[in-house]
Amino acid sequence: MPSKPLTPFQRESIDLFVGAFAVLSLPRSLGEIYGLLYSSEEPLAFDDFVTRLDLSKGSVSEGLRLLRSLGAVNLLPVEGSRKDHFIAETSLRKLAGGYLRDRIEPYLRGGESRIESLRKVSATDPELNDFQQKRINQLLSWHRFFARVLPVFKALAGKI
Amino acid sequence: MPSKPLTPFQRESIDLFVGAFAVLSLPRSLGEIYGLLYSSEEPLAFDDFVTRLDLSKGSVSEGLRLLRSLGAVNLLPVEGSRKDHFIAETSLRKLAGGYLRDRIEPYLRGGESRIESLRKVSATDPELNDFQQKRINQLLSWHRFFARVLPVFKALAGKI
DNA sequence: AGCAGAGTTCGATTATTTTTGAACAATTCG
DNA sequence: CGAATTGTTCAAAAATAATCGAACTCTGCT
Repeated sequence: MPSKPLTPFQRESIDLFVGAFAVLSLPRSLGEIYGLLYSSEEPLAFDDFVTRLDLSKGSVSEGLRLLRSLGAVNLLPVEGSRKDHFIAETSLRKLAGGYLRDRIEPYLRGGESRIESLRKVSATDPELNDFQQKRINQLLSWHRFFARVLPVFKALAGKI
Repeated sequence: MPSKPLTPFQRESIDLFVGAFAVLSLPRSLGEIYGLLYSSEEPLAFDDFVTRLDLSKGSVSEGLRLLRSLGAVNLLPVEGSRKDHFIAETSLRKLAGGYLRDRIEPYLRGGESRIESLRKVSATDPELNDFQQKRINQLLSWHRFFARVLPVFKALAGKI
């Protein structure tokens, strides 16, 4: 039984973030946790998520860990309590930055070497080299594009 | 039995796109189909995907349909054949644009009304209005941010 | 019309991801 | 120290998503 029922504002916020997280293919429980935190003025303790969202301790533990690693949730020491308390990160730069850092950039960083190995195998097939060269060059230019645009995006997000 | 085995260049390309599609949480079969097409100079027929990638007709049918709806694959009439033939779309603007249009923008378009209903429920809870107002305003500014940045991103992608 | 080839549909199967829950630390308090 | 509280871990269950494949439709050909 949830000790403290969710307010309408909280329910709506949770809905909103569940949807937003779904756009990024992130699980519902993450959206619920972040949504509740975002719509709560006070820091929340571990147990609040379990009781008010009716999630298992395991889900909350994993969920908070992932959100913390994304930089979407911050641990906040609360004096007089030995429970962990959490608040939502609300800087768009940090939110977007964390997502990009953990989900997008790792693949992008590996991109050059993947294209390099394409070039290697292409060398063993002299017949199609012209076409293959075109493809490889295009992949390189796509890679450069993303490598340039991501920092710009982050910088813009920092202005919000 | 695959009639024509994949070249090393094709295998590497498929790997690359399977990974890239995975970043966007798109299924492996889509990455395989697009990767094979991207690395093939000639247009490919439906059956080529089935035999060379060892996928079921069902998967290929669904996969090509989704890729076409994303604008990542184009149908190409080949004279003298009544089979459908396909070529890869390689304009970054169209590729990125299609993804954004189908996956991101629909949620963004619904954003204003979701924020509006947040405002509505907030009105019924006068106590926390200050905090809630701050959150709502922030959500609005995030929404404006994305609504502005996406077109810029598309425009930049058009320059590649 | 009847047949063959080409592709689609969709219920069933398989694979993957998410969530649970119970056992297990770790820490604090009496 | 021993009990209680807090949170983590991870194997198993549940939920979800992807893939398959057989039946079907559609089109063109003879």
